[in-house]
Amino acid sequence: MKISAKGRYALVFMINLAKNYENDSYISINDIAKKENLSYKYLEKVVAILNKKDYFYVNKGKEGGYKLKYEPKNYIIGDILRTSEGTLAPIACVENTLCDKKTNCTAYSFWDGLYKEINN
Amino acid sequence: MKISAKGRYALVFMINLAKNYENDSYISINDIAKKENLSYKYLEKVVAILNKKDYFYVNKGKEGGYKLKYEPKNYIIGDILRTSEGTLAPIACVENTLCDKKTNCTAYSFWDGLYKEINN
DNA sequence: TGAATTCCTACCAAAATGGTAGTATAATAT
DNA sequence: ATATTATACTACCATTTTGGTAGGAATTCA
Repeated sequence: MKISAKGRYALVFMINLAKNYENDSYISINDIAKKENLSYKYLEKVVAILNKKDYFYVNKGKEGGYKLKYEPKNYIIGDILRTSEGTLAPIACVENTLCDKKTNCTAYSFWDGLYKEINN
Repeated sequence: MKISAKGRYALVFMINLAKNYENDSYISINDIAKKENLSYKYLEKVVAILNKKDYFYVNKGKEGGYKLKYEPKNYIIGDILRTSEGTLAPIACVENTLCDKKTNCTAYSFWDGLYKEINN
């Protein structure tokens, strides 16, 4: 029940983009990795996951890198974590409909409440 | 960021003890495993972890098993999860004092807030 | 054209997860 | 007493996840 390095990398990366939002420039993975003392190669991987979403502009080559697409306030931390970590649902039954014991499952109401709490 | 089977086993087990609180009897791991369709051996392991805490009375032998020690309302779900899963802290810096970047860490305030939320 | 950068694939060691198996020990119903 | 039922404990194990590393291809710009 921890947020893993993956989620941490994702959030730190996004925060760096957010900080750079006012400047009209691109930041490279390398810059952020060095500044935040993260593994460049692993950050590269995490960014690849984030890149499936409509989060930022990308530019290859010199002076290239990443730039936030929208105003920082439009980004939801839970969404970034969900994207990088896979899901925030504590257990399967909350997110999908596979578990048909929902109505009489003693634990369900708790999981469901926690899930909502985390999402908020 | 999921609660693993370990935490789920722990909570389901405790809920079963709670349900049996009024009856002055012991329930065995086997009974609960069968009823809830859990792996007996794995549940045994999880209960061993819970048993380090002052949660229940234990009785070996025939008619033995586990019985809640206090009224159900005295048990805190977060505590049960913490015991079984290890920690609920999203990342290390919130729980211990190892990270000295706290004050100027951009992510810290978020982690800290989420941590408090989960604990509540 | 050369340097910087993303993109993509493959590989890998270590840890965690979710079990299983077997045996020793204790308590109780009969 | 003893057979039965239960916990307690130790060891093992396959699979998945985690947290990386390595290397090269493609792209862009100064």
